[in-house]
Amino acid sequence: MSPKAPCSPNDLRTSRAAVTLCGFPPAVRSRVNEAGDTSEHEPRKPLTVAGGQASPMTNPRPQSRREQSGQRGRRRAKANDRERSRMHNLNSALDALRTILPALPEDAKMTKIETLRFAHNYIWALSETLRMADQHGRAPEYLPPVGSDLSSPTSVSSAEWNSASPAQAGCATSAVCEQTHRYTFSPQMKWKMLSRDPSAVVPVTFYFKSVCGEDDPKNTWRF
DNA sequence: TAGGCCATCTGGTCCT
DNA sequence: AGGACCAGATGGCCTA
Repeated sequence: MSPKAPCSPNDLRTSRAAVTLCGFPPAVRSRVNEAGDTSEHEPRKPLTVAGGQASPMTNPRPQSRREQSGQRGRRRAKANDRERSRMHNLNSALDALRTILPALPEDAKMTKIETLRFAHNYIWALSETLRMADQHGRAPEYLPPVGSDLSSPTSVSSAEWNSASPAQAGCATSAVCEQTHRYTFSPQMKWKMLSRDPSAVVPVTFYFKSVCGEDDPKNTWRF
């Protein structure tokens, strides 16, 4: 899915959200529900009345809207275009955010509020995981290899979701990370990530699974 | 059919 | 003055 309103350096007042997320890497994984879905933010046809395509008979509002004439009408139409563009930028930023959040392959696209809650809890869980790592006094070893990009998780097949536990992965406490950044992410974890309460996300269950060879110390770090 | 989610329009407010 | 931002209103689409 490509943003309909890409960030432009010339757009000095592009929506803050869009500007903030411009630096995000392109999506690494594909999501079933997003594949080929390019019409999602396709601008709708301009409406003759506010809020939809209902006939004037069903619209209780006066006919002032688009039918406003003269300079006032032109200003309003211009403002509507800007507002539409602003919302498209906001949606593009949300899309960018969705692409860096882990998701189950069969997942439906997260709604806006789910995306925000998920991101909030995801950041919290990552922070807690790092904090726990620090408590083990081995923080430097947990840093990702140079050039790696933890912000671009890839999706894994359904069969992999529950294929590993911290114990199975050989980590006594909480996490195993590796260079490809593929990790297990259970449906239960997803549910917790959507919780209003970030404490529902237990950082010790948020661990990374090595898939490119745990034997290679260059690619694997754990805590 | 009700409810959730969304896009759009709109007028008000604040900022540059 | 004009643009950005915001929240309310409205109707379309989809799903349980």
